Amino acid sequence: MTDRSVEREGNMQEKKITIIERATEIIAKKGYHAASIQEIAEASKLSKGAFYLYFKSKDELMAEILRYHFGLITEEIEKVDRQDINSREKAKLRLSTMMRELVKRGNFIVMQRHDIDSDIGKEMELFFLEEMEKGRRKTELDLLDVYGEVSKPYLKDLRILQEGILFQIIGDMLLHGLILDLDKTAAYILERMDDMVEGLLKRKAEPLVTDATPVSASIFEKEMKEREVKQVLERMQIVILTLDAEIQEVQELQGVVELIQEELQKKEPRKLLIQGLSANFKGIEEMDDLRRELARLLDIKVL
Amino acid sequence: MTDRSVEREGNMQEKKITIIERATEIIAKKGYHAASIQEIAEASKLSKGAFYLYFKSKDELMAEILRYHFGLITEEIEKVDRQDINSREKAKLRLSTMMRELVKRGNFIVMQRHDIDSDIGKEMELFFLEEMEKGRRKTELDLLDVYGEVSKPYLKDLRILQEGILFQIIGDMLLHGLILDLDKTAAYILERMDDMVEGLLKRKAEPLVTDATPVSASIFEKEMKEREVKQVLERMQIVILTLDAEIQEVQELQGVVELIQEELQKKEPRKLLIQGLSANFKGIEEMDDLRRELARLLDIKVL
Amino acid sequence: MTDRSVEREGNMQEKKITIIERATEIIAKKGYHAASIQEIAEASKLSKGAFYLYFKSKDELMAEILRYHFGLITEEIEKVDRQDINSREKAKLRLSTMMRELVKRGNFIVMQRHDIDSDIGKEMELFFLEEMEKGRRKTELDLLDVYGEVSKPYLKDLRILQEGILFQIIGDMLLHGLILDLDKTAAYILERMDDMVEGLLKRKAEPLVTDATPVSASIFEKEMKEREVKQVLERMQIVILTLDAEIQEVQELQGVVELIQEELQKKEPRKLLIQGLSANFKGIEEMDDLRRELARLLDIKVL
Amino acid sequence: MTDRSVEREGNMQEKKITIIERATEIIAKKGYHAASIQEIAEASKLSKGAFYLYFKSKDELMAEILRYHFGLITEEIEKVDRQDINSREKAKLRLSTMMRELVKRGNFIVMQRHDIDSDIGKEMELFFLEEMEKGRRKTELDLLDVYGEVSKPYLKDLRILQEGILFQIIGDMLLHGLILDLDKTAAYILERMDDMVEGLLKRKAEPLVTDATPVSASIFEKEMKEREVKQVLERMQIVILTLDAEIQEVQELQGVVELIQEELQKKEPRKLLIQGLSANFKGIEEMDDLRRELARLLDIKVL
DNA sequence: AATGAATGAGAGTTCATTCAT
DNA sequence: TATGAATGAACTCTCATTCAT
Repeated sequence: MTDRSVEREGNMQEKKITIIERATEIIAKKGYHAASIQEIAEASKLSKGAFYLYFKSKDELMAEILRYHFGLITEEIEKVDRQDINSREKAKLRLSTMMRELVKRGNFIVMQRHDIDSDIGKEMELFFLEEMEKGRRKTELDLLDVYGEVSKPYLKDLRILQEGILFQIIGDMLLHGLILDLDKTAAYILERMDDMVEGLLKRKAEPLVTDATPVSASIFEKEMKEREVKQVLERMQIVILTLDAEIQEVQELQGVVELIQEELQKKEPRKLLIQGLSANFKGIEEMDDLRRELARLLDIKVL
Repeated sequence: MTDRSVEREGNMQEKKITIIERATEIIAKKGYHAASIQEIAEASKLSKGAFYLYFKSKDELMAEILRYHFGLITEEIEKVDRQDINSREKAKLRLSTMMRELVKRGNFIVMQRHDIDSDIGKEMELFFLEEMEKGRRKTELDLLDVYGEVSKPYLKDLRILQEGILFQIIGDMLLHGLILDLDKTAAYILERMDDMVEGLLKRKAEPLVTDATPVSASIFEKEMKEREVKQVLERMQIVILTLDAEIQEVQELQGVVELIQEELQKKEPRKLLIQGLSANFKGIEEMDDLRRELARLLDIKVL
Repeated sequence: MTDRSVEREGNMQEKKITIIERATEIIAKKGYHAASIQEIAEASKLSKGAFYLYFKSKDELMAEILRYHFGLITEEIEKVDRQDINSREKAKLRLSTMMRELVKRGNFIVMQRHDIDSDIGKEMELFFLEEMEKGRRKTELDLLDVYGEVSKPYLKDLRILQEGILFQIIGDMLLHGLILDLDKTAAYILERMDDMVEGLLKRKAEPLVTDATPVSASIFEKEMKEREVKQVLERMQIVILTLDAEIQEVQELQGVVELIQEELQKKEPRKLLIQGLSANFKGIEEMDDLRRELARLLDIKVL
Repeated sequence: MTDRSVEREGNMQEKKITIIERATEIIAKKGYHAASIQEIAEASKLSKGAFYLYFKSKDELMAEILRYHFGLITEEIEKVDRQDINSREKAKLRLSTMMRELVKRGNFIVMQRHDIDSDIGKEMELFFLEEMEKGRRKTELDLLDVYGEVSKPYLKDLRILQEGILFQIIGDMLLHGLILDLDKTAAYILERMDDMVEGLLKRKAEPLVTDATPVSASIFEKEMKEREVKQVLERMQIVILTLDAEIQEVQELQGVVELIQEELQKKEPRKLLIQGLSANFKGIEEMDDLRRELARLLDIKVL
């Protein structure tokens, strides 16, 4: 890449970020649908046509908005994680950082309260769900770090309690303009967590949520399955690469996986189509297990 | 009202409720914009044209959906309040009722996560904000009831803590299909509140939020002003009725107030228009104060 | 269907025909792309929005335009065929009718000289090709009728000669406004055909085109294959109906056929997808032959 | 012109031809509209911007494409004409050359079946019509050369017959991939022409088309007028050059003519504008006749 | 009370063309 | 000579809303 093109690339990125930020504001204010490309472009001092030089569709913009903010927030949290301080200090810092970032990105948060889910397509929905899940898992580990082994049975409870309190405070800051000292607030939250941990242990309370807590089949399974399916398909891609086959066949098989992924993105994936597509793996021993696994997950036949 | 019209009225209401419920489902599934009147009408076994006999616009439907669900939930909570049991039991019952109602109205809750556009109009936004504020105030009183005078400095804190925990749990139930015994969960939440109250008192902790906590002017003032303006206009309507004037003039003046209200509903009310409209009250002594008050609030001249 | 709805149905059809006719004119004048829905709607005294009540897309309009004119022309020709006159008279009548219809539908003919092919989608392209082929076969039979068994080796030649002359004359009429007496012209064409038949026979000329004439693989096979594939799929649908299977399975299998058809409509059908889809027929003996046939035609594997 | 500029000129031409050829392919495949400048530029290994260095618009490209292929075909035919062989051999050679060239330029031919919008501008339409007319006249002369004076009354008929047969065969080759020996085919066509000439003479048949055949006024006159107007304007330019006037005035008058020509290119030339423009010639005696002639042809007033 | 045809504003998107570099 | 970012007009299509019946 020449200097010129690096520079251009840089400009490109800058402009994209401008658009993302303006769009975040507007979408926060009016919702995804009501925010027109026209308005977003104008706010970015661009013509409607130019918008499409940077994003190939409104949906892609939305996806990049999500990735952008998630990315920056994650980055800040990771900075905290890398600091060399004791776990309690770290927990406090994480809480205040989280608040600072989310309040700073208030528009982004409000935006999410609008209509992301329905329209953005399965891909982003999954990305979103995964980031949330990742966040939850990390929070539990962090809590374990602070409260030690004894807290283990209560980890899920504690996560719910902490997230609830944290998000409610952030919500109040954003919606009612409450102004709080973030460090004090972080300390306050941690103290309340202490209170509750102490209470739970003292009472030998029964945990509210454990791994054994039942979960409504319909929702849970759907979520799990989607995730598992995704993993199976990814494993398929890896296995295909390790096959002792001609390059052309490898490409074809990868194509099949991609077609399946594509179909699964759709609102109502057609089972028969996937059933058929996966038949393309027939005769490849290495794929047999994965194929059967996929069939089980999607409730399709192994042809 | 004749029997016929009562009956019709009844049918009317029934149909409206049918529409509201179908609409809630559809909007929950696809979001406000993606849910077309066509589809809502069809799901309610109605023609598109007939829909408009019941609701005068899509936004009005949305408003009525909000009112409908809020109303039913409030009703259930009031039933609890009327029960003759001790305040702790009542608090527990309120929590479980709240969870039951919100989970039952899952569609409604999910719906709100979609794009209830700001388009929905100032009126609804205000209704919404007021209901929330009312809810918060009531929660604080309930907490005072349970934890007594000593908890008074912490009432705002406790409300935030309880609401955070409550909504997080409801969210987990709705989004991830978590299944919990509501009575046990209510007791669990109350116990955690106990833990925190105990902790706060023991530590003589400084409250996080009090009446003195600063609030970002922009948001708070906007909200306050809107409420005040509304009140001024309502007082104007009352004053007009007490005027010793001809019926025609009274109607005209009422009309002016209504026009002002109408204009204020809009996204960007035109100051000059309101400035002019309010000049119609010139020469009516009884209105002078109100007129000046309105001018101050809206930052317009008194012509 | 009630009287009312019949009537409405009638209106519907009338309006559709109005649109088709206005659209034909406009497209003839400016080409498919340059003819905007706006303009077509206005010419039909309709709003842009109303257009979409009658046709669900511009492409569908185009398809219906083709069907409409082809249908009417075919009808006229069939009327001639049903007349009880000798074959020479019939041939003459057919020629004059053809000229009359094509000149009358000049706009339609000119329209076709614009951009039908590329955009209208494979379905219409196939419809078009088939109608043309049908026309050619019929013309050969008609010629056989007129010139008897001796003309058999020359039938393809004669068809080319006659169609060439016929279309050239029609073209001259349309493009240069040439005005001819259609009956005389038909007689003239027939006389020239007589001249050439006589010449061919007298010289014992070698036919120019026979069934044995080589055809560029790429084009011919493509055409043939498409037609054959279509037939195979249609036969599949019939076989499925005769299967001794549960209704649900039948519907599923029909769904598979439809998915294949859908994919084949696309500009670049993905072989792997079809290969997979057809694997859904595995285990159904009655389908085996058809499945293998399909695989052969599309050069895919039988999984 | 310096060497450098000659060289550049050469490069220029080379690039233009590259573009023309790539464009012909693409337009043949997708149609005029669907073929974007972007794609054409890329296929020619050029940036979108650079494309406009070679052609000042998409329409101009289209025009040059037409001229390019017409030119090459004409050139080939002229080579045949220059050969020293008898007229029958020459006729045969012309037919086979025509077929060879048109089939070779299949893309070009197919391209024309797409939407060469009327947008392409009057200029090209006229060029096109004139080339066709020139072709027709030449064909008639060639036929006279082969069949002698006796064929004179039938020349127009024979041209129509020959062109019809020729184009039909070419069409079949292009559309259905028919593969024919071009020399044999040329001989075959000529034999059929012989058959028909013999038939016509023997029967003393009345010619189908003669100079006296009526032509629909609307089309014919329009064509004629356009040609006449063009000639009048050209004569004006010449007259202006012969005027005994100052250079500045000459340039101005030429400018007026150019403006009129420009306006006439448009789809709907504004009469009033031309009427006004031509008033600029007032007071110049030498132009009076031409001016009145122009006014008559365009049905405007002589101011 | 009910219908559904009709409207028209406005959405996302594409693309020929221009222009600063 | 060459680039590609930028423009803006035009396109197809959707949908809340109205209105004659």
